[in-house]
Amino acid sequence: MSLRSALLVLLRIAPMSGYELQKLFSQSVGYVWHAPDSQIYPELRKMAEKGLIEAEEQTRGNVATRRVYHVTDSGEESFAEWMHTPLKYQRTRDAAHLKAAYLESVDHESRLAFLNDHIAHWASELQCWEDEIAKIDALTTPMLNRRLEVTDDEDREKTIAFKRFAYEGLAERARTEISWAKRGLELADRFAR
Amino acid sequence: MSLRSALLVLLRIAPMSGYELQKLFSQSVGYVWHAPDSQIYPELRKMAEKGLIEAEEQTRGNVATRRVYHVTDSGEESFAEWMHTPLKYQRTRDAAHLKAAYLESVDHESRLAFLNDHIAHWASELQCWEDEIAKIDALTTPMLNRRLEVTDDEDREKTIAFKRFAYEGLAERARTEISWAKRGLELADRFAR
DNA sequence: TTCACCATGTAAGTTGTTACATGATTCC
DNA sequence: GGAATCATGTAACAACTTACATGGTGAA
Repeated sequence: MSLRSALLVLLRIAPMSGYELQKLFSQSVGYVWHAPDSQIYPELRKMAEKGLIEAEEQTRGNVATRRVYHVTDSGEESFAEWMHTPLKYQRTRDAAHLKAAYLESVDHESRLAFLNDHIAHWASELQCWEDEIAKIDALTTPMLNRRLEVTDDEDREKTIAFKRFAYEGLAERARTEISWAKRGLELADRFAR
Repeated sequence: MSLRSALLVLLRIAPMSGYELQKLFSQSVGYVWHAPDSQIYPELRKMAEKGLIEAEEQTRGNVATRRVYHVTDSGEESFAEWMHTPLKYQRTRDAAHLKAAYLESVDHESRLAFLNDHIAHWASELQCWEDEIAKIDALTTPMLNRRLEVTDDEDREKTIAFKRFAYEGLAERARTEISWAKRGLELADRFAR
C-alpha cells in the first residue's frame, strides 16, 4: 500500500493530475518513490472510489479532460494512520551484495566493471540528493514551498528540518555505497596480476 | 531473474534440496536474499526444465522423496553470464525515508517510535552481519567452508576476502541507517515541548 | 504418541514492469 | 506543419506475499 501513501503525500502538498504525479515520480521525488503511469492512473481511480481523494474534472481545449485530484478528509485520516503505523521492514533483496560475495569467480576486469558501475550509480543518486538538499536550503523547492505556504510560521522550521533530514539519510547511504565500492577496487587491485 | 541467480549461487556451493535452500534463505543468507518456499519450489522446477540444474531424487523412508539439485554445465554458464552482466539498478522505493520527510506532521511520541523502530531494525541486521563476519574470520561458516574445500589454495584468500567484503558493505549500510536515525532522535528532541 | 522437523507444493491476490495505444494542445 | 509536451489509459507478464494444504520421519 505504499504507492497509495506516496500519492497521498504528494496530493496533500497540492492537488494534482495523474500526469503531474507521474512527472514528479520520474524526477526528484522518484528517487524516494517511483511508479510508472500504468500504475498511477489505476491507483488514483481506486483511491477515488474509496473516497480518499476526489477528482475535479477540467476540460482542456475543446475535447480533452484532465482530472485534478485532491485529498479528502478520509484521505487525511488515511495519511495520519499510515504515519502512525509501524513500517513493515521487508527482507533485503540485494543483488549487488550477492554478486559482490562471489567476485572471486570472475576476472579482474569484470570486478572493476562491477565496482565502477556501483560507484557510478550511487554517485548519480548522491548528486541528485545533494542538489535537493541545496534547493531545500535555498528554499527553491517548488513542492516544499507550496507546503510552506499553508504552514504556520512556528512549524516552518520543523517542516524544513525533517525534509532535509530525509534527504540527508539518502545522501549518506549513497556515500556509504560509494566508499564501500572504492574499498572493493583496492581489494581487486590486490588480487590483480 | 535474481531469485534464479541466488539459487544458482547456493547450489554451486553444494547440491541441496528446496527445503535446505529455503532454510538458508530464512537464516543468514536470507539477509542478502530471501524467498519463501512457495517461490523456491516452482523456480527450481523451472530451472530444472531449462537444464540449469538437475535433480537427484532420493527416497526418504518408504514413501517420501527429496530432490537434491545440482548445477549443470549450462547452469554454470548462466551463473558466469549473470556475473558478467551489469546489474540493473532499479528505482528506489524507500518507505522509511518517505515517511521521515513528513515527520513534522505527527506528534513527538510517534516520531520517537518511528526512529526507534528504524534503529531496532537495523541494529538487528547489523548484529547478524557482524556475527557472519566473525564466523568468516574464524572459518566457521559451513557454506564458505564447503566452498573452500573445492577451491585451489591460491584462491582461498581471494574467496574469503570478497565474501567478507560483501558482508562489510551490508554492515556499513546498517551502521549508516542507525546513525541517521540517531540524529533524527536529536532533531525530534529539539522540536519536543 | 506427540512434537519438532523434513519435505513439497497449490492458490489467490498484490505489486511492479514493459510494451502498446491513442489523441489533444501548444509553441516554434 | 511538426515536435514537444500534456493526458489517460489497457494488456500481458513477472515477481512477490500470504495463506492454505498435506503428509513423512525420527527422537523423547
